[in-house]
Amino acid sequence: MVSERQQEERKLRRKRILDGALEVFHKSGIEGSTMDEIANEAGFGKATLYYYFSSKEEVFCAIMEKGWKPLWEDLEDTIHSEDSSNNELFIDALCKVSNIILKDKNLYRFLFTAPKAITNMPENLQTWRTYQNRLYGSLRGLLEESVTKDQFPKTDSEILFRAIGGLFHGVLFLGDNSNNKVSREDIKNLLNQFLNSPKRPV
Amino acid sequence: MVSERQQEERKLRRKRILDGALEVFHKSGIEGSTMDEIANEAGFGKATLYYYFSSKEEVFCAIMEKGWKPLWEDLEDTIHSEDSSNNELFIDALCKVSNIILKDKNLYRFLFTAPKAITNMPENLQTWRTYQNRLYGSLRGLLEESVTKDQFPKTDSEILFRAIGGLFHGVLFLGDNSNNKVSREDIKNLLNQFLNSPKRPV
DNA sequence: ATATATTTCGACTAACCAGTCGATATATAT
DNA sequence: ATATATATCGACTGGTTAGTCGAAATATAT
Repeated sequence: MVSERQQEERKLRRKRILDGALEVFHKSGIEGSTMDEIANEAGFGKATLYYYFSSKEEVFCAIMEKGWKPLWEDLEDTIHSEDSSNNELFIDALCKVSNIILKDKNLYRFLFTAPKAITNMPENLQTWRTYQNRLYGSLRGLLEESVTKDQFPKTDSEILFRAIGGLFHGVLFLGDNSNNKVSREDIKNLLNQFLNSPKRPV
Repeated sequence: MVSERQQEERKLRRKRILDGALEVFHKSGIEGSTMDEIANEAGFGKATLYYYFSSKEEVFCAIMEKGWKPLWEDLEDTIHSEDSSNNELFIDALCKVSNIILKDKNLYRFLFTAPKAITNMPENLQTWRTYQNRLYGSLRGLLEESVTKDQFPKTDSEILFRAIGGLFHGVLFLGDNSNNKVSREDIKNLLNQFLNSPKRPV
């Protein structure tokens, strides 16, 4: 007995709470944030938070999932389009990820810096970890294949991968220019800055 | 009326507490750690902790200082030896930092990942921030000078700097090989992996 | 208009934990 | 041996906060 509209309003309220939580988490750190603060930021009483989420952990995990899931799902599509070389695929993937990240900088700044030792986090809430692992795994796979095929100069892919992680952090967040799109060319240029290109230009 | 020996024993106890705290911080996160846990890990009662340190924040800051101070002080020496080009200085600096880090991996893994939003931290305890800022500032200065002098290929030094930060994380910590020394050659090779060297080999 | 379902919230509770206190033990000095 | 300084700790306190409860407000259906 819940109308379409009611469903949507609920979703909107959940989103409002999540936005507030992100704001507060960012301001005070996860452990330093209280449910009262979050509720206040979102414009509700604390008890109402518990009407929409059953625990602080669930709020946290909902935020994580909101970020990691679309990242993986978009990448998955890219990977399954087989009409280009692995080299190109890798560029495409980095490009896709970059652009999603740019659309919600606050969320992803949190995602990339927050998920350290979180204690008492029940397994069943951590579905986001699946998406995270898949994303990293796929990127790494793509890269390692490319390296063995000499499409990229041979370098320890572990090192390179970390550098790329650094790129996401550094370029996309702390770079000054606002919310322009990232083109495949941009990514290529970035990679060129970091790589010798002996065999074939990237 | 405190003998040399007593002083040393005190220092040893302080160190023991700091080691315990590092262990616990690592295991449970900073906010998740209790003074009881730390005391227990170090083999003391909680009240004894407060005989040696006046607050949890002080324990945290003592750990930070223990890491950042020697890093800066060693680098300072390197910088003030004027008998080599900036290029060489930069390599020397990275090398020095790497080797200090390798000597206490646990400490530096914590240092490089922990210092996010720490709330309620009184200014007067945060002397370590001075060392941290000086270290980063000097490295950046060295790098930027080198870039303008074309000793390094011209690339956005912000990006490069972040990549180097990534290197410290990735290579020194998550790399598998144990506690060998890092030579200047190692560093050069690493940098070569990341940079075109059009003008002059690094 | 009335009954039922959904949403909101202030006040309460139970647990947790940083930091204190006073007492006790142990070492050092004379 | 006695007095003094150093070191240790268990038990307590006061403040904080995640999560609950029951009541009230509001919307929806008949």
